[in-house]
Amino acid sequence: MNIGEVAERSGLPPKTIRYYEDIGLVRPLRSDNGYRAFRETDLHKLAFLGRARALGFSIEDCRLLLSLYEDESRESAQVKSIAEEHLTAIEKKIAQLEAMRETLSHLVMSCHGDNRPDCPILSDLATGPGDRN
Amino acid sequence: MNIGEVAERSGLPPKTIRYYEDIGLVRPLRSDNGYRAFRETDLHKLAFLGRARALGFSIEDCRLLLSLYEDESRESAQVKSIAEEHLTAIEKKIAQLEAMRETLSHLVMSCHGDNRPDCPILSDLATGPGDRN
DNA sequence: TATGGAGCTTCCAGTGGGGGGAAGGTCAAT
DNA sequence: ATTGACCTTCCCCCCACTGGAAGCTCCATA
Repeated sequence: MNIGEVAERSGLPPKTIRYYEDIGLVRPLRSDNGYRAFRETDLHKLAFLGRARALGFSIEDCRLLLSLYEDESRESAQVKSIAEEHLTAIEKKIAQLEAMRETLSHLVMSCHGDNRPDCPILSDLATGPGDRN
Repeated sequence: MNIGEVAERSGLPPKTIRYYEDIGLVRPLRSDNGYRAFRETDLHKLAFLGRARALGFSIEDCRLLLSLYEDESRESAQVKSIAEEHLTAIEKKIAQLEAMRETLSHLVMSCHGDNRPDCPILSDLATGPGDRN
């Protein structure tokens, strides 16, 4: 398989696939013409990576997950631990974003948004929360 | 004021302040010894930037917001529009993260996490959702 | 057989928003 | 005079790609 077909079947852009080879996540063979020659196992790995990335795992987490996937003697606790840590990080990120949303939505609602210059959003940014001068 | 005092009073690291000067967000004067000489207005701008960044606005949004803040003839609708767009982006990001959290938490709960190798997390990554082989 | 276009290769640079650290100048107190 | 804290510029590093240039190869068509 050439990279184009792998890209289509894995859903990953060719650039990303080359990058994944660069950093050692996949090791496709090479044809005589210098083209990358992907096996089904390479495609499978790339699809694995695509799904792991879609769940927000970092590249290094993906590398670990992939090696655990290929390790017959893995312990599921290792996998679960990585996933739990990532889940915690996601929840933390959500909490941060929700705090921003909270503040921002209040500010947006309190701004009349017309042609006049007074704006509680700018006032808040200028002097900090709770001050409306 | 030297950069250290401004850093302390604005809450921004010196590195960040230098970077903000680099990209033209602040323009402190220079003392004879080559040190940056910040005025109160510079400090005020930096604090403004710090609060805007804490609300997740991009640097370019911050640049716009700052120029609106300094523009006496602004219309609050311009500010509100930037804030609304950013709020929408935040909500979109939250939705993405919540989808990840949903999937991940199910996977984590379904993994026994012991010394055995079978792991529904890896199975899901290997074959896609809904397949447990 | 020539040609054209699609697909492949490598390499370099840039993204956003800074952070780390080196090499060197300056200031204030001892 | 020396120390140590502070300041300066400079360049590289992070993440996970993405865009683009220059130059291959392959295949179909005229």
